[in-house]
Amino acid sequence: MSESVRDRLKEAREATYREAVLAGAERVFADHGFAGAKMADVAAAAGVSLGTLYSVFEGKEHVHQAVHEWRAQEILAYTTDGVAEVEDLLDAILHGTRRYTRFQLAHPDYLRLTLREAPSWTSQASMALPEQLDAWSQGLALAEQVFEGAIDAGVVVDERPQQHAKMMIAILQVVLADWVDTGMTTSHDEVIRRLDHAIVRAFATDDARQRWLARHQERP
Amino acid sequence: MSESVRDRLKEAREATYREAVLAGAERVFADHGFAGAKMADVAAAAGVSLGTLYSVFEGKEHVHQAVHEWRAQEILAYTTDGVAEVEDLLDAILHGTRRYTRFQLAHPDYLRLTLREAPSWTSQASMALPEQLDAWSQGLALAEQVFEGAIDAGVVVDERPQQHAKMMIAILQVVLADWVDTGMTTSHDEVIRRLDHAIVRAFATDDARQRWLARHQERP
Amino acid sequence: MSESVRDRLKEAREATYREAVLAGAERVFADHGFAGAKMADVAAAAGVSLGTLYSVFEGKEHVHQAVHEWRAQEILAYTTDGVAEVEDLLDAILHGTRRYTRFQLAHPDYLRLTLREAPSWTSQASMALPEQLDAWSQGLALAEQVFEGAIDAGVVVDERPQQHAKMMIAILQVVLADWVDTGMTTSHDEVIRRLDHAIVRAFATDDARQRWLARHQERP
Amino acid sequence: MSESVRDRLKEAREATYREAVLAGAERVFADHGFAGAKMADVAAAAGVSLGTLYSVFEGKEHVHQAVHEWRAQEILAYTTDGVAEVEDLLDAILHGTRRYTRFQLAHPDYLRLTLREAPSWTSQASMALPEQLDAWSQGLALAEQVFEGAIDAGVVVDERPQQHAKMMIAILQVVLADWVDTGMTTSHDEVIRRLDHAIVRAFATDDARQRWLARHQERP
DNA sequence: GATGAATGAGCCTTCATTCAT
DNA sequence: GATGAATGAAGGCTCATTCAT
Repeated sequence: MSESVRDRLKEAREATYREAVLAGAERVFADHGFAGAKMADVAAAAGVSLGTLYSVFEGKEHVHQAVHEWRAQEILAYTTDGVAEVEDLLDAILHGTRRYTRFQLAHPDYLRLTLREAPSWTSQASMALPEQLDAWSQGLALAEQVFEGAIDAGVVVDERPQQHAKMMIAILQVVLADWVDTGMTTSHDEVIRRLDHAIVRAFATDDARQRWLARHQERP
Repeated sequence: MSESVRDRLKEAREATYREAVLAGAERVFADHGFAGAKMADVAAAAGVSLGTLYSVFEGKEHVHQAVHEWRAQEILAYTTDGVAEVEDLLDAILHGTRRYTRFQLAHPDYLRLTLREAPSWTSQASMALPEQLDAWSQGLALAEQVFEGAIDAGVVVDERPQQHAKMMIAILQVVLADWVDTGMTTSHDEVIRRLDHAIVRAFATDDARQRWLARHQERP
Repeated sequence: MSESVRDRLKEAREATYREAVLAGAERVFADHGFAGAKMADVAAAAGVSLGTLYSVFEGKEHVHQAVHEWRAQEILAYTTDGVAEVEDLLDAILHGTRRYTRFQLAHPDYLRLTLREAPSWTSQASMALPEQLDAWSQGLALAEQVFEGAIDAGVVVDERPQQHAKMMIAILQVVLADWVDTGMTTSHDEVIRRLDHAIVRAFATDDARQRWLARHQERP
Repeated sequence: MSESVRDRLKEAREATYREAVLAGAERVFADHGFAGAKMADVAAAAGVSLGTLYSVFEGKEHVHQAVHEWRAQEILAYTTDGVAEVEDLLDAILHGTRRYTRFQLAHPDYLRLTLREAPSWTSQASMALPEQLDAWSQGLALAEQVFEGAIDAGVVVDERPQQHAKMMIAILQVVLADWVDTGMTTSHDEVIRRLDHAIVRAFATDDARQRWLARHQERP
């Protein structure tokens, strides 16, 4: 067997383990929080042994970090997908928040994890391993750029883009937390409707809001 | 020494220790989180020995609970103080959020603790010791009532009061987290200004916002 | 490796550890008493780590209880073995006390533990975990029954069987404690001889004693 | 005030404290055992402060030792009082065991302590502080002497006096433990009657027992 | 390479003892 | 001298991490 084939196999094996561990860890961290989660539980949830778990990740904190990296990459890609084709910048913001929300609604474990650890991830202080790629910060930066453009275009009220971005995160969390607290039974469309209104109220200028309401002709 | 004098002394001593421990614990919990905080560190931060710490509180969880009870009582009282005299219900909401924010700005350790543990306190599931007086729930309930009245009065948009209350918490957290993340250097008045606008945008009806802007004549 | 083989191995390992821990704990408890024994010492005496110790027993009290359950089962079985074949009821009592004594002489750690904790086991108040099988109580009850029959048969003096049983325990302890105090050097046969005489003197009616002495033709 | 008067006062004060502490400690040790007893409880039971307690005794073990010394002295004196006037040596033994028993019946805390710690005091191994005067050993030695004489006089069966002495202790414990276990309600006289019979059965030669029974004409 | 049994550092809590008042 | 508040060493137990099989 050639050297490169052996390497390819190893990579494939490691990738498979990584996926399994990340999914298991996501659920365990969501259930018990970081401190309450035991590595043995993570391994069991992933269906691998402790030895395998430690062969793929250096330690508990690395697993935790990796879960967030993984989902953050995914949700960033999902959220930004197709946003370039949206002309109106308010619609672009809504496009993103809708897709972000749909992703979360489809991944309840990650949603519970996000809600549980929200402050650790919205606040900058606790970015534990800054040398790693930080998809979350990328997403925030992107949102800031969009808000900047939207402010220039006059569709979003003039406030510091960074605060707008954080407020957007907060709104997303509130809407999603409410969905979790009320038993995860409310329909996805209704959640999206509430979200849209909250976003428009929070950021849109009067003009933009009027136009948006007219465009959507909801609650005449 | 008479019995009552001795008792008085004891009470005074215990109260002093309680205060010291609560303040120390607040900082340690803010720094390391509940799980990461060591009782020895709490004792050291409070300037007392472990034995003294345990003579005042039964255990780690009791200290944690007591910190929250203590500050929640204080902040609830501070937040609601004088709200009865405010006629306009939008102004009443702003009165409350302003006072809440000023309290947090004046107590950075509690602020960091609040931000770190926010989800545990905004979400319903984690109310650990329900038999104790729960000032936080009181505050939320109060906010819901105010929102209900404000919706009836037409100054706040028609949305479920519970979600409004959660949104309000989220906005407060965002504004305060931003202050912490930017080095705690922004002036309190500027923070309050941002807060006011965010609150008005998030909740006020068009009419109410116009009137509020006119009243304050900001950014003509 | 098949599931059942793995389970078998696990059981075997656990059983091995249980034995090692019980033997180690027996010695440590005999040396220092329950309160003075440290779990670290028990683990060391058993030749296992603390973690392994706790993987086999839930806690200190469980280890203690298990030591007593283990030996009490053994000694009860050993003591009562073959007693059914003895016709004369006085001989049956002697059969039991002899076998009990031989067991203790063969297990000096358990003997020292028994002597140290005697009152906890002879007195009724301290039966800590009544839901568990209590071999000691079984043994006492059995002894009472035998005494009852022996009284009816006229070979044991008429006194409350319960007190007879307790007296029997006391005599066993005295003889064994004397053996320990004199350096554990007296021959087992001599200890048995002393025991026989003490038992006969304490319980046998005159007639029964004469017959027993004649039967054994000791000290003409 | 003269030096000697001051000293006398000090001695008187210390003696008073000693008594109080010993009585309190006796009860606390009887209730919770040595390991379970807290020095704070001992001080409280004695009605003195911890400081005073430690001014009179060096530590927990010293208090424990002192309780036993104290009662052992008392019970030795009480037990041996008047024994010289008894002519018959079997009666002398009964005189001693009766007085010992009456003392114990009159001091239930000491009785419970004795029963709880019996093995520690009947066995030689655990004499913790051998440099102190050991009244218990004195009593045992005295009993051995009496048994020796009684064997020579032919009223007690020929067995090693040391074992006789230990058996006597065991019998006393059994009779007293039975009294405690049955609620401390049996009359003192009935306890003494049982004791007499047990002692006579355990030690007296046939002749001596016949004469004793005739002398007392019990159970015709 | 995979496993999970084994390890032991670390933390919460108690209570014997001390010492400032 | 008397007090009891204050101390901190010590021990039961957990769980992240390692390594023999």
